[in-house]
Amino acid sequence: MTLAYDSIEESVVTAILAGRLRPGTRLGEAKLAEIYGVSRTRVREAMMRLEARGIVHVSARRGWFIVEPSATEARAAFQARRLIEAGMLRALDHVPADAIAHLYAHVQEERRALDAGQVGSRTCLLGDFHIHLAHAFGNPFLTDILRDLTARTTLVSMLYQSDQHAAESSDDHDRIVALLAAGDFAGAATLMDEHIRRVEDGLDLAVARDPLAGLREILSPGAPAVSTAFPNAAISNAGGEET
Amino acid sequence: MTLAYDSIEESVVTAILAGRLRPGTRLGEAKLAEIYGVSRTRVREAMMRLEARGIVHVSARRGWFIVEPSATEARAAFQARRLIEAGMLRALDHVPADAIAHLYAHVQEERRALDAGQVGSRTCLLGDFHIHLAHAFGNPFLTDILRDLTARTTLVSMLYQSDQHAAESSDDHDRIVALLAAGDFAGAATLMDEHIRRVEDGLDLAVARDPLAGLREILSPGAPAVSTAFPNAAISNAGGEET
DNA sequence: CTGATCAATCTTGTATACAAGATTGGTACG
DNA sequence: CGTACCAATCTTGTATACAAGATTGATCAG
Repeated sequence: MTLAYDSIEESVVTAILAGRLRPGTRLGEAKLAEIYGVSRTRVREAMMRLEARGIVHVSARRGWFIVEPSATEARAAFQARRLIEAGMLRALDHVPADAIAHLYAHVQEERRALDAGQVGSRTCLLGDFHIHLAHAFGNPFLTDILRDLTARTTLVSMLYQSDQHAAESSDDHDRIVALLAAGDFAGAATLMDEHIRRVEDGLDLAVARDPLAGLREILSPGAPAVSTAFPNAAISNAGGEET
Repeated sequence: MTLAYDSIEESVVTAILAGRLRPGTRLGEAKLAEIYGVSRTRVREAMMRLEARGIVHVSARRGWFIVEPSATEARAAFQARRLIEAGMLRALDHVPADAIAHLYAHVQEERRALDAGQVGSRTCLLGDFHIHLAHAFGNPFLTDILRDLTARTTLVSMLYQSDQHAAESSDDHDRIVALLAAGDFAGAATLMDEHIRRVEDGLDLAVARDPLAGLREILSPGAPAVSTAFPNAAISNAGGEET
C-alpha cells in the first residue's frame, strides 16, 4: 500500500497504548522493514514522524527507541492532559445522546475486561476512553494531541508504576459519563481533573529513575530463578496501566 | 551539520509565523534541497515531520504544500488555542518577576514594530507573545503544541483575513501581562479567552473559501494593471496577521 | 585470570538511481 | 478556431549502495 509509514506509525502508537511496547524498547530499522515488507526508507519516514510527535527518539547511529519520560516530563504530560481534558469538558454545552451511549458502552467494555482479568485489553480500553471522549468533543486537533499525550502517560505508567487502580479508574470514567449525561459539565471537568491527578499521584515520581531498575530488581537476592523459555518476551503485555 | 532537517523544519515554521509563507505555497523538494545544500532525503525527512505536525501536507506526486485550513479547521484551531491558553493561565499560581519583565519587554517590542509600521516583524511578534507565554508556563509539551497551533492560526489569518486590529491585540497582550503581574490569573484567563475569540471573530469564516479568490480579485475588472517586476514575490510579507 | 586493544560485524546516516504519476506544451484533426 | 491527443519534462515515491560510527567478541599482554 502507499501509506506504509502511516501503518507503521499507527502500529507503534497502538502497541504503546495497549502496553505491548515498553519505554526504552529499541526499534531497529531493518527489523521493522522486514516486518512490514518495505525498505528502510519508509521505516525511517515513520520514525521521523513519530519523533516529531514525541513518541520515539533517535540516538545517533545507535537506533530508535521508545521514549522514556523523565519524572519532570511525566508531570508535564499529566498536567497537559489535565488541562486539556478538563478544559474540553468545561467547554461543552451539549452532548448528543448517541455519544453518551457510545461512552457508556465503552465503560461497560472496560468492566468486562476488568472482570475477566484481561490486562492487555484493559490497559488499552482505559486509555482509549479518554481518546473517545476527545473524539466526542469533535475537535480533531485536540483529539490528535490527546492521543499522543495519552501514549506518553501510558509509557510513564509503565516506568513509574507503583499502584494501579484499574477498577477505580473505570469507576471514575463511569461517573464522568454520568455527569455528562446529566448536563453537569463543570462537575465532569472537576472530576476529570481529580481523576487524572489520582492516576498521577498513584505513581512513584519522587524516586529518581534508575535505568537499571528493571534488571536490578530481577537480579536482586531472593528473586526467583527464571525458568520460562522466554525470559523477556517482547510481544506479551508489559504491565503498564493507563487511566 | 547533522541536524539539517531540524533546520529546515524550524525555518518553515518560523517563516509561517512571520507571515512570509502563505497557505498553499508549494515546497519543492529539489528547491529546498538546493537552498539548504543537502539531498532530497533530508528535505523529505523534514517534510514528513512537518506533516506529522500538521504544518504541511503532501499531494501525491504533486508536491508538498503549506496547509490551507478550511473554515471548520480554522474554528477548531482557535478553539484549541483558547482552551489551552486560558487553561494555562487559570492553572497558574505564581509568575516570577523576571518572567513578567520579559513579557512586558515583548509587548513593548510589539508597540515599537506597530508604531514603525513594520508589518513583518509585527506579525511575528504578535504570534510570538503567545509562545513566550506558553514558555513562561514551563510545560514544554504545551509550548510545542501551542507553537504548532499558532502557526496554523497564523495561516488561517492569512486566508480569511478581514480586519486585523494589530493595535488592539497588543493592548490585550499588555492587559493580560498586567493581570498576571497583579496575580489575577482567573482574570487573565478570561481576558485571554476573549482576546483569542476577538481575533477569530475578526475573520471572515462564514464565506465559503474560494481557491481562486486571490487570482479572481487580482483579475477583477477595474483592478490596476500589474507593473512591478516581481508580481508575486514569494519572499516578501504575505499580509497575514496574528493575534 | 583480568583488562585493554583491535578487528569483524552490525546499524544508522546520506546520497543517488530509477520508476511512475502529473503537468505542460505542441500538434494534428475536426 | 477549438479540442483532443500525445510526447517531453518535471516531480515525487521507493529502493539500494555506500560511508561512518557503535557494538561486540576475540586475542594478547601483564
